[in-house]
Amino acid sequence: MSPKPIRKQDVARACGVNVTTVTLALNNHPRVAERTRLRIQAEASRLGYLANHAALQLVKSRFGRTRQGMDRIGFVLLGPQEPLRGAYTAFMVGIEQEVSAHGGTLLFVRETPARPRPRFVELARSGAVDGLALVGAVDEPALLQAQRTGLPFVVLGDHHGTTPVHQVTADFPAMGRLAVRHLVEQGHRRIGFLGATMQYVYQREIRDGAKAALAEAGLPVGETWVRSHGVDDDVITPLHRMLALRPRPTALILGEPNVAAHLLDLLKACGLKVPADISLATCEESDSQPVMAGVTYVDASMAAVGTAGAALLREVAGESGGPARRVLTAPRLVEGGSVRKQKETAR
Amino acid sequence: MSPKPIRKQDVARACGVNVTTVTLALNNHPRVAERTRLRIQAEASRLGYLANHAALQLVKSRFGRTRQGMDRIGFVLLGPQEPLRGAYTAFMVGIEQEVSAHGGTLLFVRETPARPRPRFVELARSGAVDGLALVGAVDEPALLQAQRTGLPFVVLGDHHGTTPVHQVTADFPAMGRLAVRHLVEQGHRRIGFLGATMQYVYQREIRDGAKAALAEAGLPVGETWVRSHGVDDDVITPLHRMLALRPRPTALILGEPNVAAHLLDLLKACGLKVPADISLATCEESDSQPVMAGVTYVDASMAAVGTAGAALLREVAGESGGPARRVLTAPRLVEGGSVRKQKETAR
DNA sequence: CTGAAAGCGCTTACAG
DNA sequence: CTGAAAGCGCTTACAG
Repeated sequence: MSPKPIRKQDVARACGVNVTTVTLALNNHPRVAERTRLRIQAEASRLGYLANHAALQLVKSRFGRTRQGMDRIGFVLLGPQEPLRGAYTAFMVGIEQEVSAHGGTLLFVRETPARPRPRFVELARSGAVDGLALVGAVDEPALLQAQRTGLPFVVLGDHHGTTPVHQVTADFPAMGRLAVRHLVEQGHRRIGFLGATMQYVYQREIRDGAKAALAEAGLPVGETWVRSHGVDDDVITPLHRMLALRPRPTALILGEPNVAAHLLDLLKACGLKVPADISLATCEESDSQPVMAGVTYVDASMAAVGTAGAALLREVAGESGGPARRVLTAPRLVEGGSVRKQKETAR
Repeated sequence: MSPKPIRKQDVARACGVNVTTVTLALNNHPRVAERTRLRIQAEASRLGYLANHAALQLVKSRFGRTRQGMDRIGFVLLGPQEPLRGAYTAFMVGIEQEVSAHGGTLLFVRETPARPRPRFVELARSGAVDGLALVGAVDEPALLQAQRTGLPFVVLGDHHGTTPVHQVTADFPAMGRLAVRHLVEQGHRRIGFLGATMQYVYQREIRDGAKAALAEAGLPVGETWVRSHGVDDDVITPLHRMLALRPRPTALILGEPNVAAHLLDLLKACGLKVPADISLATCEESDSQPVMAGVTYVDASMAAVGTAGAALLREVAGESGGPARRVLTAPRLVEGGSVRKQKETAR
């Protein structure tokens, strides 16, 4: 059943050389003659040789860092206070892509509070990971524990700590700005912003980015034009208030991902067509939502955050004690061919 | 910065014994004297000793299976055709919980098609994992490749292969059945079922379970009472058709998770109160949706599927070549205190 | 240009 | 009841 794995020794024997030579040949070490190297590499590939990870790791503890720096990354999901937003899955998909492209692997750890010693600390101490990506309800104790592992680590998304740490997050203010600027460019002057509960940092950041851009364009940013709703409520009320304005807004920005379909229904129920009667720009996390026809959207890829996180981890692993870096991934504008040119109407 | 890890040698020195004795003491081997054992265990815990995983794994290849069987499980997400349903995250959370409770770790691998050799096969061959959990777009080639690794593996959720394999999935037909039977028990006789797109197996299974239970109760199961909608459509049309029936249905079953809030809005827009005017039972994946007041729901925990998957993996690891097992996790009924007793009305 | 040796941290035979 | 030895698969000094 279980096929016996090919060892370096097997490759060496097949080539009539020593294991040392095989090691060096596979690493393209210049000391091995070209012909020998090619022969060994061909044979290794033919036999399907794969390095035994445990052995690699073990020798690493003898000779310090070998060339493979960031081989195993621990993806640490801190919870469970935080709801399981789809963004976490997207972070993971993104980081895994980068890690596996470099021949590495992602370990997933979900941390529940009130453990004597967190799993990720154990993983770090047992030498199972080379770096950490912290996600979810990241607080100050978690940051300090991560720091104490001595391993390089980054935070993906928001955190609530005070220690300066390496962090990658989507540029949420830029999402609000981008939505506004695009609509303004299309000629819109009556632009309403609909946010959700404002309980999360990203919600406030999107809103504040939008407000800044509205102000910059000389448009109103008061409660009349920028609305949100309570945790137990729905977008219905703020929407109806917004639509009650006379003259009506020509464009709406939806500041919350995943609810555009719902909003479209509600607009339809009000007898409004998008984009004929009103333009709609929605802030989305691309990884969780397909494009909707008739809607322009501002897209933040959470997978991109993960990928950038892995890259940052690789960079900071080289340094020792540099300043904490904060990387923001830029949003992307995806025109749904929907936003009506308002040049004529505005004249 | 990086605290030097404690080795078994350190513990041995601190106790004035040999490493062999430490090993056996920590494994509660009877050959070590009780007093010695307790002293060693205390000291190991005090120093914060943690076994070096790489070394453990390396010796394992010498002596065959050591006592720790299912230490590292590879969570393989096959895609990307399949959308990233929240269920995958929940699977992972559930399996990680079981695995970490046994001192193990989960490796996450996302498999994109058209790779010369899948990552999970490489992981298996490099000895990085002891078992595999396959998730997502699991097809026949994937099953065959998994089989060829020689490692125990299970599929979480649906798959499209023909090879009989170990599988864990939520009992979706039971969800539909449970919803119907509960409503019937409450005295309802005019029960409508609203499904979504029916493009996924689980959607059809929930529907068919509901139909079977409706038929069993002597209620109609034709298109009038069991409705779904197209991929580009919405639940609005089927809902309105359902509500146009005279006399009106007294209860609705929503066969799709995560859209109950939307449905409630639509009912409100029709001037109907839940549960005063109409009862609502909705099929949910608990991990992605909070309870809504006024709604009874049938809850399938995807995390429970993950947990059951890990447990099954542990079981089948012992056997060799037994019959393929299919484990279904049962749904749970969560009464929202909402479903109106219809006994009087039905009389 | 190539090979034999040492040793990473551990566990299980094998001697006392 | 305990310790010294062998060796898992590998890499990097160290000799040829």
